Amino acid sequence: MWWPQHNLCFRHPIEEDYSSGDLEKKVSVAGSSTGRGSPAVTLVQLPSGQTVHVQGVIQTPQPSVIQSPQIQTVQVATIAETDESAESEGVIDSHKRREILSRRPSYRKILNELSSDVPGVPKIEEEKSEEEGTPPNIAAMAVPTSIYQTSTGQYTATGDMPTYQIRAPTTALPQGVVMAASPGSLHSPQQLAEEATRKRELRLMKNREAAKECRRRKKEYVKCLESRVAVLEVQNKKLIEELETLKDICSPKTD
DNA sequence: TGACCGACGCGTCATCCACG
DNA sequence: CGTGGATGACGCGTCGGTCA
Repeated sequence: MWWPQHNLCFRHPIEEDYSSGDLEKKVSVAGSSTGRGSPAVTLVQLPSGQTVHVQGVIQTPQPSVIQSPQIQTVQVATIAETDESAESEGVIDSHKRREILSRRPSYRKILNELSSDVPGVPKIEEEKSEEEGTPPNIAAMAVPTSIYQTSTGQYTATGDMPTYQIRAPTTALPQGVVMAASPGSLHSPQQLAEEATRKRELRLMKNREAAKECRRRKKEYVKCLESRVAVLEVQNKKLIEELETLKDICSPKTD
């Protein structure tokens, strides 16, 4: 379970959608690390089947891979228990559930926090102009080249982590959405109603785009976590092997 | 072949939160 | 403090896989 907040502690039924077993099982590791001392190049296979060459080793001490640095885990778990008991009584309604489960920190925020802790985790960049190049601080992890095309812009991920570029909206509004008239020019209730409708349509349209973008970022975030898990698994395996080797060397010979 | 299921994407609403 | 962007929650439709 990847959820940044109540991972490992609690899974609410309504989160089933996002807890696809696929995500938890698809990451496989090729494990072709180079020898000791040399810069490790790790071949990691992502769920999509793509292989990722990961350079460098994440060395910063860190909590569990799937644990968020947020402290809310305990809080949410506690609340969740009351939630479950309430549910068993059949009292809880959707509104309550919303209140209880609402608001987790944004993926961008979480990822950026992770990246500040761990050099190997790239940041989800703020929206950039097309002219800007790839920032130097995201060169630690290689991700297959891909291009995301959204209605608001083209997202390119070339080599390293996805750095996405958003074109300035060339067409201000789609057909059917008319720019609002200035408030001073509104007179009749009908005009006011039309204005309200326009505003609503505009808001819905923007939210539609925002939701798409949010989902894209969410996927990116999950991919990033998967990559990180894969890297750490390789690392872990390597360390275990190293430990065994050292044990062999240090143990008194019996024969 | 139709029923069923899980995954996925989308649109919308509600809410949080940063910013001016 | 109002506003707008970000995002969780929810419901719905679609698609592909599986099974009787």
